[in-house]
Formats: sequence, structure tokens, C-alpha cells
Amino acid sequence: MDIYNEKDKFYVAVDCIIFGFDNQKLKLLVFDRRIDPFKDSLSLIGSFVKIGESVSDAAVRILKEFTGLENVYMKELKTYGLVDRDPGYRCISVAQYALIRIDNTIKKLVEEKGARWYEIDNIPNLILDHNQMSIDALKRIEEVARYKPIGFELLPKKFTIPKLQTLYEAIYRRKFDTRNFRKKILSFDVIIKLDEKDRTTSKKGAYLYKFDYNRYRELQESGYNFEI
Amino acid sequence: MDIYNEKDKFYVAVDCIIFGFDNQKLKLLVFDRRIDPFKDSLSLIGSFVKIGESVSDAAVRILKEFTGLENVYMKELKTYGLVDRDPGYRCISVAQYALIRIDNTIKKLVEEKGARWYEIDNIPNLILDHNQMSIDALKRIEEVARYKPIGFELLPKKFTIPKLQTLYEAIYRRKFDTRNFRKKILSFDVIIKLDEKDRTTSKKGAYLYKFDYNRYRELQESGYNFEI
DNA sequence: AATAATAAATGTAAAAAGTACATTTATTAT
DNA sequence: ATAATAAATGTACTTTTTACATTTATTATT
Repeated sequence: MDIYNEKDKFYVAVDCIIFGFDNQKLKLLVFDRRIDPFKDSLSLIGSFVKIGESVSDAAVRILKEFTGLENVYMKELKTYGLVDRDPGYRCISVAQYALIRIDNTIKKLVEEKGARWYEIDNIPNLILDHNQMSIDALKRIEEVARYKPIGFELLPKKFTIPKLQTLYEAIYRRKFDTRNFRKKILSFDVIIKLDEKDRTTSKKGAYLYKFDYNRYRELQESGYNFEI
Repeated sequence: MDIYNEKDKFYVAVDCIIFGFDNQKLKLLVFDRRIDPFKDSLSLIGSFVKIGESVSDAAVRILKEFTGLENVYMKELKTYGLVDRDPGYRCISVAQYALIRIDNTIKKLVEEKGARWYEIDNIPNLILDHNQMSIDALKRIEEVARYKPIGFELLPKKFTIPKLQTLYEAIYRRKFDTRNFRKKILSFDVIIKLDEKDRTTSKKGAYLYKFDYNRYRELQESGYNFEI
């Protein structure tokens, strides 16, 4: 008996669970489907992997197609492989979660594509197992945020410490003491204070910082633990 | 254009990276392939997912087939999806890592199947991307062991604290102080002291303990962090 | 010009956790 | 009775975490 049997071939999809942060809340990007199957339903973005491309290339392609973005923080979540997960065809999906910075460019692009940001506590019904994917991705983000500073991927390149704190409070769903949070974050030694202030939320203004990727890489390689 | 194109269908494989602990060293289970392709080469165990089974069912089936074991700790590692990863057919593999208890039953079964345990620092050349899978799985275990007590999956149901320490030393590749290790482990409150001693390694004998799964689940749900 | 309002920035003391370190204990073999 | 062996244990010191309130810079208002 040959192990290769044409009947045992699958469609392989990639679905992307895209998170953003709008300065207040953590949000999920949801699309109004404009094509069948499931036309006019809500879903994550996804596509079949083409036979000539790798799974991760497919993920990059999809993200580019739907958001115009490249060089995005994107990681594999897990594979969804239940037999009846797609009633149409036997299809497995390699889900990927992505963290993006919401700016005006993105806002426009996303509208054109018929997409909308939903607060993570208020995600609508999505097709297939996409709600499960969103829940799983959110849980993963919480886990990863515990020991890796992924928060910076969701903020503008320049950000203030109070904004960073708001983001972490959104992820962990709890409040932090401002003094302790600032002390902890600064102790990691991966953000650089700039000579500019952001005055959009206060008269005094808050100093802007930027993330120091090189320093981060150094520390990470030496086994440093960025636990908040 | 239809999104469904018969040309974009893949074989989907599951490969299992199986780790064991022989009281001294962490080991990887490697198989002598008895069938083509790659007959007589070394590899992890794996198989194609059948069209009528889920990916995780395939993983369970494979593990059962090759080791006779059921109810094993097994988690998805990641998907290997490069275009040229398998020179024969376009095939993606959903790799799973498993932790098993090495006992005499397993030792015999494994021999019959043409398998061998290799120390993790001394893994031979394996087919395809199986070496990469092993490296990635090992890294994952190190990460997960940092905050989840997976060590217990590798030890006999009854184990002593010095054995547990040896295991953690094998995973982390460093020594711990016996007093501090014991204090830390006991502080988690997830192991139960038994009224038996193991006298195989000392005249005095060391008390046996068992893992308290219920207590573990309780603590885990309350967000407890089992960081060693 | 003085005052009110607002968010940002800062320090310290107490508690908890982690680390470093050496001796005693139970048992068997000689 | 003694030697040998691994198991079990306690404490002082250091570091980290936590809890908590005031001052600062600035703008808008009177």
C-alpha cells in the first residue's frame, strides 16, 4: 500500500486574527465578506495557501492584500483541523495572529475593504470557527505579553508611558499603579526617552519614548525575562 | 474565479517529537524507518492526516500506533509549511511534541518498532526538517517548563523530590540548590507526600510524592504562575 | 495677574520572594 | 562500632515587589 493517496489531500487556509489598539481599547479587525462562500457574513481575513507558496508567505500575502501592511508582527497561533470545521470542503486552517498600529492610513484602507474594529469584549458572530480563533488568539496574547514586550507593536513608534500603561491595562484587564508601572518598564531598559512631549491628553504633556529593538534583542538573547 | 482549485490541495502530515526522561537525561525518541520514502534513514514518527480525521486525532493515532500509548501529554508545536520541505510531494506538517514516562513496557515496545532514545545533546541526522522540529520542540519545552509544571509528565506517577530536581536540571541545563528547589516546589502546593520511600538510590531512602492534578487545575484557573 | 483644573512625574518604607550557604539524619555495609 | 551515602532541613542576607500621596508643568478661566 502506498502512503500517498490523492483522496487524502486538503485545502490549507491561513486566517489572520488582527489586533489593534486605539489608545483606549484593544480591538479586533473584522471583515464584511464580499464574496462567496458566506457572502455578507462577518469573518477574519484568510485565503487558501497556494501550492507554490509557503504557509508563512501566504500569511504575509493575505495581510498585505487586506491591509496594505508589510513587516507586521505576526505569529502562528495554531492549526484548526477538525473534520467538519468547514461544511464546504475539507480544509484545515493555520491561524496567525498579528498586532498592528492603528493610524489614519490604516483606518482608511480598512474602511475601503469593508472592515471594522470591534472591542475584544464585544466581538460579533463570525463564520466557521473564527470566533474560537479570536478567543484563542486573545488568550495567547495575554500569555505572551506576560514575558515579552509585544505591547510596543500595537503603539505608535513614539508613545508615552501613560499610553503604554493603558495598553497593558487593556490586555491584562486590570489597573496598575502608575509609579510601579513606570519603575518596572524603565527597569527593562528597552525604551528610550525622546526630547518631545505629547500634549494631546494633558496640559503638562507627557514625554515620548521609543522602543529600543537592538537593546531588546540583546537582552532577550541573554535570557532576560520581561515579565510585567 | 473560483477560490477552490484542485491544484491547491496538499498532503497534511503530523509528526511527533517525543521526549522522555530516563532518570538522568532528557531524551528524544528516534525511529529507524522501515518503509519508503527514506527507508533506513532516521526520523521522527509521523503520518499523513486522513481526509476523514481531524489533525489532533491523527496525532493521537500516530502516537498509539508507534508507542502503544494513549492519554499522553501532547501539544501542537507549529506547522512546517515551506514549499520545498519535502522533495517528494507538496506536504505541510503539523508538528506535535509529546512527553512520556519511560518505563519497561515502553522500552520493549519501542525496541520492537525499531526506535531508540537519543540524548538531546546528541541527536543524529534525521530526514527532512525533523532536526529543526526537534530543536524547536526542545526550545518550546524550555519555555513552557518555565511557567507550567510539565515536568511531572515525564516522571513516573510516584517520584522523589531529588528526581524531580534532576529532571529540571536536565531541562534548564543548570544546577539548583537542593534546599531552595525543595522549598520552591513545595510552595506550589501541587505535590502530595506519600508514606512510601524510594530506596533505589540511597540507604536512607527518599519520600515518594505524587502530582495533584486537581489542585494544579484549581491554581492554574486562578492564574497562578508556576515559575521555577 | 491670580486661581483652578488636569494629567504627568516622582520617592520611600514595608512586605515578600529569592538567594547563598553547612549540618544533621536515616540507613546499610563493613 | 564505624564509615559511607544520599536525603532532609533552617537562617541570614539581598533583591524585588507592593502600597501609598504629593509636587510639577501647563493651560484656561476669572
